Amino acid sequence: MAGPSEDKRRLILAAAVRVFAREGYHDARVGDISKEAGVAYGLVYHYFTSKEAVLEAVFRETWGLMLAAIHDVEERGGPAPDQLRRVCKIVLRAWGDDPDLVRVLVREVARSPQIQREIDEIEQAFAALERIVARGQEEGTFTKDLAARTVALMLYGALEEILTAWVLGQLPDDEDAVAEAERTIVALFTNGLAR
Amino acid sequence: MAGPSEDKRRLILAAAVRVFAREGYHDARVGDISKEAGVAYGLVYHYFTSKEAVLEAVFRETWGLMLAAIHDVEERGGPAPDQLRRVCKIVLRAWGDDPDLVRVLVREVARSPQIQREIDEIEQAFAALERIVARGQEEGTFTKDLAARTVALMLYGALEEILTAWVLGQLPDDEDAVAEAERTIVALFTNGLAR
Amino acid sequence: MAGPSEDKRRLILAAAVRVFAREGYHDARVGDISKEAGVAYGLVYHYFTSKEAVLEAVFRETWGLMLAAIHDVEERGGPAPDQLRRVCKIVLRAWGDDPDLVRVLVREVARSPQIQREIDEIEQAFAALERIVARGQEEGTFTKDLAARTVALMLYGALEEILTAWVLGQLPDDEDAVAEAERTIVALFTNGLAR
Amino acid sequence: MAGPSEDKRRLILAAAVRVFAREGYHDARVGDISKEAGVAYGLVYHYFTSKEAVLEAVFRETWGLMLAAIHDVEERGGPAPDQLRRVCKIVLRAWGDDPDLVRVLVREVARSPQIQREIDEIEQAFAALERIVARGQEEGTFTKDLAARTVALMLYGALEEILTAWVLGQLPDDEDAVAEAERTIVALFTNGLAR
DNA sequence: GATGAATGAGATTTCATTCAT
DNA sequence: AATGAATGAAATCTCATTCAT
Repeated sequence: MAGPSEDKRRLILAAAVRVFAREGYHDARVGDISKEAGVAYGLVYHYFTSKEAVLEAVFRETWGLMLAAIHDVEERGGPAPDQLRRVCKIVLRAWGDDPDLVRVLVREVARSPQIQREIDEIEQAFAALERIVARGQEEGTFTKDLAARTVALMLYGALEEILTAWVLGQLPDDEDAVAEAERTIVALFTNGLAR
Repeated sequence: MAGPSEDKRRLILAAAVRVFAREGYHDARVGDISKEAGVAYGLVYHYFTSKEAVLEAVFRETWGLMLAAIHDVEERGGPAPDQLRRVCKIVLRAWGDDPDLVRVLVREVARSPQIQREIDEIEQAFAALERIVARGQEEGTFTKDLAARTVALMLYGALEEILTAWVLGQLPDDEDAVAEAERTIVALFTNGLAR
Repeated sequence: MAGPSEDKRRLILAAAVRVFAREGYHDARVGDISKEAGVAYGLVYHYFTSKEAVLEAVFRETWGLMLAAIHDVEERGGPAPDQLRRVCKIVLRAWGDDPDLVRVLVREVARSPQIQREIDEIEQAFAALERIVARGQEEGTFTKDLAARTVALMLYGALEEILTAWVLGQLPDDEDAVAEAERTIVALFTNGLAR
Repeated sequence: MAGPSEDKRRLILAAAVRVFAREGYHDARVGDISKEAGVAYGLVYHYFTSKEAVLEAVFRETWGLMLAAIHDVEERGGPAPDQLRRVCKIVLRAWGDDPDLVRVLVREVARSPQIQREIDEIEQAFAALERIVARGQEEGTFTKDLAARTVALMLYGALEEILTAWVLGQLPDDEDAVAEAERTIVALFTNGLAR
């Protein structure tokens, strides 16, 4: 599973994240990726069918990790506002953990035609947020006046916008600023949903 | 200003919106635009310096209208929550008015590398939202605990996400649904900011 | 019809014949064709959709001329052996007229997977030969013991082989040799079909 | 000679015939051959120096068998028309015996640039046909008016064309049709050469 | 202003061949 | 002998931009 060939695949994927982050998916040439990974041009095509498939793999494999973390939050349970906070923390901390990756996800995947957004994975993130909101409504913590799905979309949009602002350097992104953003979004949505 | 040549320019611009909406900026060929507009290939280059300049013009000229509408809201004054509602209405109603245009703005401009987001125009939208929030804080309607700029970003993100969901067909977009989205976002942010 | 653009198209086609003859279809690069024609690389793709389309056009437009000549023979009528002689003459004289073209037709088109042989045009040549044989049978000049279609195929094969031998330099191809080949094939098939 | 390794070599060669027949030499990938043979990619290169060398081996080893059969006909002697008939039979029966092989020989070898036709083996086939014709002339069965070499070429072309027609499905190829083709070509050339 | 033929740089992708194991 | 990952040269095709009319 983690044989030498699997390593090369990971090498290429990691290099692709850096290259896509630096130059953007479209401007990045496949040769840039192979060079960055220190492998031969053709090896990229040995592991992936196309440049687009590389982007897709980057997305799928990292998004999967985030989804798992979110599902973990749900499974651990606890009050809805708490779950909401923990999810926001996971999403926003991603920036500090791997800015290149966030940059790629935000710029290339978020609403790109390359990777159709409709694909299940993104829908699953919406669904998780929606479930958390719905749970709060059932608990009686959140108002039932607002549709959970609409709120979930807005929460998603708000989170993405914060990440985008960091990506584009439009907002400070030091530790404090990250903590503040987290506090703000949680307060806004928790209060916003309060009965 | 509205001579026969100006007409051709508008013809091209309107065609470009349709083509970009249909095929995406990147996949759209200049020939597609000229064909859609019913003019000669070269005429596109007579009026615009490049394909990118066409997109930029689309953005600039329509974004300007929206900014003016938002500024108008500010000038008319009134309570901050009211101003916020009117702004959300303007943004969300754009979908019904010109879906192709919204599609292009959301997909191609919002966070694309093509048109650098830093450009003043987008910043001005943030600033307007920020001013409205700040005004609410000064009025005493909104809490001062949350940074106006951060909230403004989140509001922008939430609005954009709703439009995106409509663009991608992930959310109903009939009259009622639009009204509901408007009500939801206003309630969410007004309550969320309430002292 | 013969505007300056049509000229360029012909220029490219003529250059392609020379290049294909010299290097073979497969080894020929599109750049070789454009260079030989003295036009820009992209112009080849302005007039043809692909390298294969160039070969196809070469075939179609020249084969058409030959078909016309053969049909002309048929229309002029006369005894079948005479018609047969005139057709052989047309085919074999093509070598002297445009060796490059014959080289391309023989090597690349004749039984290549590139241009499916089944295409109508080649079938029409068979059909014409078949008609001439059949006419001889009706006249009473040729035996009815042999199937006209089979004989037509053999005649075609024999002609093609002679051209191939010239192309590959396996047989002298001076005027006398051409005349001799013509005399031989006509004698062979006329006697072979004699009652 | 027939060790276990020799088996693998044959395995690859037989697979190559099927693959070349199916996809054509050019479109066939080395990986297709190894997969068809059920051996590792690299093993093809253990036994053959290149993809072309595989085609050449296919040709050489099967053509050799046919040449031997033709030489056998010559050695057994008998009247020239009889020898001619037997040779035609050998050539035409190959289709029924191994259509894939004939397909490859006809399409890829016959007049391909890959395997230069001048190579001895093909010349030897011409030479054999030529000798048979010449023998008929010496016997007094065939006219001396026609050059044996030219006639040999035509005979070769006619045979090849029949095979080609079968390969391309342009002519029925059941037992009866094969017998008819044989009869036709023999009659045509025997009569054609009659004094 | 208007036309559309002409240009050519540049990107993706393929796949025969090599080579370390 | 056998394997298959790794290499990288080479070729097609696209299309934004230019330009002569």
